[in-house]
Amino acid sequence: MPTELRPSQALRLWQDVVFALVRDGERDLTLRQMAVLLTVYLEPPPHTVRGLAEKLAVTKPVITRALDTMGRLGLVTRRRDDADRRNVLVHRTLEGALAVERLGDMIVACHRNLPP
Amino acid sequence: MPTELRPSQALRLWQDVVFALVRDGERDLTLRQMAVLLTVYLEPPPHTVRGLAEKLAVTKPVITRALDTMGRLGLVTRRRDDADRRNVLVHRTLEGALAVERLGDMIVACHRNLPP
DNA sequence: CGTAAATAGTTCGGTTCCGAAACGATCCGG
DNA sequence: CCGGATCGTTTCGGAACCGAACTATTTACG
Repeated sequence: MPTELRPSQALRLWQDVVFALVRDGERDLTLRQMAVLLTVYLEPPPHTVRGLAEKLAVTKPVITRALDTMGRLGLVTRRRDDADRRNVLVHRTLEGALAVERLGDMIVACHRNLPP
Repeated sequence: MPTELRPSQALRLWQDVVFALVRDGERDLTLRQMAVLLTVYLEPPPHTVRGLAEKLAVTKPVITRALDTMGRLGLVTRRRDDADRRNVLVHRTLEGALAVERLGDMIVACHRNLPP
């Protein structure tokens, strides 16, 4: 575990990251959409609409629409589960993995530039 | 400066914070609104609409609307600048300061719970 | 079988947000 | 004093998002 982070440093880090996301003005992902993206890429599969909705405590249409948007951006794909054809499994994409990786690097960079 | 943060830890931290904001988030602030809030509370005053718009690289109506929303939530107040009555100065509120403080504590808590 | 449960998606009305342009108020230089 | 510049807000049409309710498909099980 890294050394303790002071609240002022935490806020500065959060501000820097939010700032970079707003300024680079990339496709403006909602906090909810970002939560879905990170869950898909950081938690072990499989990921279903139902499971994501429960985990985030939001309704199913929220997940469906988030997946629509992210699918349009090429960040995830959907495929029906052959074992239980009611389910839809969310799969990662190369582009999505790269986007998440860039986000991680950006957070690290902001963290490294924190004042002492 | 804290010790180095690995990308996987950075992403986990970001996920945890976003997750907490989404779940507890009755007040669903946009990334842009959060950037405005943090700028007002972390950068030295005075804060004008024009200055915030330039800093965030967004249009002025975005700032006006963000201030509308945050004003409704009691997170900031607006007051005309007596020195130059074209300007509107954004002021902090007790409630806003508490909200930012809670956010900082929450980030620290997420950071503390990071796996090694 | 056949009915009930589960799952994802869609529809509906309403709210919020967006950028561009227009607007009103205010300052400033000549 | 006044015409131009500056500043914040409002307006406008369009887009995205929301929750609740509903639909369609598939599975579970009596």
